[in-house]
Amino acid sequence: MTDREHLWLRLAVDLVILTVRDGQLQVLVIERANDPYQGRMALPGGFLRAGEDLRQAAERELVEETSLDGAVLHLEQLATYGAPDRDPRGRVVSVAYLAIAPDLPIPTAGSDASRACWAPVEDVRDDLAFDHNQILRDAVERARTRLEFTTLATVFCGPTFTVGDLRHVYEVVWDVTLDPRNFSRKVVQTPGFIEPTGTRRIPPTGRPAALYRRGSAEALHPPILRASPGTDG
Amino acid sequence: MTDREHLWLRLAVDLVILTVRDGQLQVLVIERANDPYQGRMALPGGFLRAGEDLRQAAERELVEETSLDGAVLHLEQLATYGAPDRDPRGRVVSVAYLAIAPDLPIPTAGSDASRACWAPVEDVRDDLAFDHNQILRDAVERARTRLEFTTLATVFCGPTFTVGDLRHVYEVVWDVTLDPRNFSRKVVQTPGFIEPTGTRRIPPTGRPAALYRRGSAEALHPPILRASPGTDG
DNA sequence: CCAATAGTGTCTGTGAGACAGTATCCG
DNA sequence: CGGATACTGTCTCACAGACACTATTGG
Repeated sequence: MTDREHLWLRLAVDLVILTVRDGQLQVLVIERANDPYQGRMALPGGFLRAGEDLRQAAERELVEETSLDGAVLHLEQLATYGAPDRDPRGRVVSVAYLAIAPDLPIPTAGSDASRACWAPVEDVRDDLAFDHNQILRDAVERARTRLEFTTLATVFCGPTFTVGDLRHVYEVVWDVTLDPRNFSRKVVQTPGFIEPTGTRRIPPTGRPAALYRRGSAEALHPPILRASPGTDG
Repeated sequence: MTDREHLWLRLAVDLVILTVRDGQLQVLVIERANDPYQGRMALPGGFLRAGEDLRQAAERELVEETSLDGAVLHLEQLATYGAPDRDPRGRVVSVAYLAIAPDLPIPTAGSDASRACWAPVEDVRDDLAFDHNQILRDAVERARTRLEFTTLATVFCGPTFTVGDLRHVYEVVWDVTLDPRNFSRKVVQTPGFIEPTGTRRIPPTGRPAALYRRGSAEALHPPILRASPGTDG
């Protein structure tokens, strides 16, 4: 019964990589090639290795799956999931990380045999393996909250972007429509949120928009609060 | 080298139990009786057991250390700490939980040989074993944020409390002074925050104050935002 | 009466939301 | 010129903070 006091287990690190593509919030998923849940969609992840920090493991998985530099991207710990029966192979506790990426040209330059692809969150939110549906739900809610209180929305965009691009991120992630004029005033007035680059982008139609880059601020004071506290299933 | 792919480790669950006592934010700490960091202060915790969920383990530790029912108290997962060298005994990853308790008469009715006691956060914030200083910092910051956006402050109080008691919680946790009149209006007007019991409490001096119990709401709309974004080390 | 705490009413500045109006591109 | 998008100005309402004032106890 010393086993009760000293349970040995394996620790997995799973990734929820979110982006905004084609006007939708999308998540990077893989199709499982092996044993449990074979053929099912799942979040990318892997086991923690010796000598590795949790964040290091998350960054390593991120590179393996998307060829993205985890040290540059936004990457934050989400939560840890440890229900005894969450993995049929045995006791596996999973630390989930939330990553935010701009719209990448091709997601899967990975080396793994498993195919990786972007999928709209709405399309896969109930079809993932393990307890990944719950993890994805928690990740989306975290991202929505981060948009309220931090400058995270700029990470969804590329290195330079217009105020309209930034507004588009908010509208897609929150699933709302925002007044472009009020949003512009709000964002420009918030110190450290965005910095003008001096250049402009000429759209197919309409007046050219000023291009910005992300500012130095991390937190938003005051925050951009959502009107309704998100009551969508 | 299969060891690199399948690292086995032990998972600990550590608790940050906060309360407001004697006008200070205090945390429950134990004095370590055994091997690493013997005699040093540390957060209470223990290893995950077979068949146990993470939250179950946290509730079990909570009962062992404080004889409090973890199912009733506020208990939320804080974060997971997994630096390779965080525990001299070997690879141990720790899932930290944040618990909020009202001012208890005696903290240590626990069975463990280790002595448990309340200590002001300020007094122990740099003297804890392992990486518990960092965990404590994160926990306090989480609690401060929770007070802004949830009705968590009522959990610091007993089953019934006055508006002044509730204000006292905010003032101690945030380390600020609040206008009693504005605070009262704000709290009473927020639907679901507090419910009148119809009874009153007679203080040593002054007008009797109405007693309330916690309301049904969990989230605060709108939130009670701190003025300054906490720049204390 | 005074001291002390509880609670109400009022003013003011700030910011969000609504929306008219102006600016600048393409065709 | 019209169509479309970017951006500015103005109004209104709600709320946070400051603070005068009233209410209710004990001594």
